Amino acid sequence: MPRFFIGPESDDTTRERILKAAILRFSTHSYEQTGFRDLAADVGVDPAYVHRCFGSKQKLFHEALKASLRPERLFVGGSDDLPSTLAREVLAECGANEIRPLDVVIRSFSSPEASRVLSDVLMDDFIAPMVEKRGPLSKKRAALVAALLAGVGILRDVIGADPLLDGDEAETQELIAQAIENLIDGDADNDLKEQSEPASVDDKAE
Amino acid sequence: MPRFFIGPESDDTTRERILKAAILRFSTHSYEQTGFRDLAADVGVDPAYVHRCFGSKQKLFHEALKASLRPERLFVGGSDDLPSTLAREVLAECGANEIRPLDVVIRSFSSPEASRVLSDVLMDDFIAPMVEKRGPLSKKRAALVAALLAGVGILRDVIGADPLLDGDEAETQELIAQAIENLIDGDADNDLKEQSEPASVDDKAE
DNA sequence: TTGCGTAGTCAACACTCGTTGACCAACGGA
DNA sequence: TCCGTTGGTCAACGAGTGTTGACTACGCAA
Repeated sequence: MPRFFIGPESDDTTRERILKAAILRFSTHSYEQTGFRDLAADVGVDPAYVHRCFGSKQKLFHEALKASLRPERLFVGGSDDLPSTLAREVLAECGANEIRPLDVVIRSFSSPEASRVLSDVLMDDFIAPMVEKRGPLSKKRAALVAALLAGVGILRDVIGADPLLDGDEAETQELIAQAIENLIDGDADNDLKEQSEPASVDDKAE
Repeated sequence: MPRFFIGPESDDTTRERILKAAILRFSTHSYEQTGFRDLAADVGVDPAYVHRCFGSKQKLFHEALKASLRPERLFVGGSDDLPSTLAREVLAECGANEIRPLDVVIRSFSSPEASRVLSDVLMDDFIAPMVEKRGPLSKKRAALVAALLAGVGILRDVIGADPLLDGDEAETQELIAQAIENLIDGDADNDLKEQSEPASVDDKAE
């Protein structure tokens, strides 16, 4: 059961085939590492054509990034299992032609050209949907959840930090899920550790 | 009170002045963005010389990164205030010629050349010292704390995510501190939410 | 005075990259 | 038949990169 379809073996238009190839490359390599020439070789066209199709590298990245984040797959269903769903997704194995929701994001944080795109898309297509679907939740808390997920993804898949790669995966997943739950529902008032009220809805960041 | 001294106005050797300039540049720009020519202009020498001083760009980055992480400033003192210390550090403002412990780290996650260095240094000079100084703590939990800190730093300073930039900073800090505390002391066994025992020391990642 | 190591400069090599303008082939409508 | 549009190729430009080898200037020791 592929988590996210990306099949190059379809009869799409050439532009769509390039876009899918771009998503796959951007989920494995950084913005700067990914060149028009590599992309063109993947699809079997001229490098100049992939440029003409999308106008500029930045626009191509924008489209690929937007298509790679699929919030409707993450923020559905009951709201209580959101932490474990997110924790599962960020640790999930995935085969060829599959990508996870944050794979493209975590590869291209550097490069100001890419991060200008990332800033907008991450806010509109990840944090905002999470706030919308998950009921009372400030954008700040959602951003912190995104930060944790991105950080784990980076340390694990980009850097290759051993403690997150081997060992008890179920334990890792549970730790992450609990931290997310804490970020969502935890009390933010200093020195008050009891959680009597159901999370204060203080959206100062809107 | 400067958090981390980096003063170019000293009478150091030229090599040391280059290294300090590199630390400053790497804390603001990514590995790929930072060129020998920029660095040379900062110090006022020839680009070829900064190369000869360090052998290669990767080696220069290695030295700069290692000098920028200063674990002895973070993991000292009583162990109970570690979460709030870390949360404060990652959100701290800092003026010119000052850097925060993870500033260099969060700028250069991309670029395989840099991440190969990052992997080792982050493990040896951040996660390992944290485990050592903080008593019973698995490397996995320490890595998750590092992931959260890095993620917050990236979303806030690299991407420029608004919800983490404006709004109540004290609340943000408290949320992060609680999440860290949860990652350090939280119970990892599934479906057991009470925290009676003082954190199981299960170092399967060593 | 000679010689040598150190500090530093200069010009250039060998790439790689995004981007562009000219060109070509096929097709559908007038 | 002509013609404009679409899909696509080709060669090249211009800028940027890390890196290298040859060279110069200085200070110190024999």
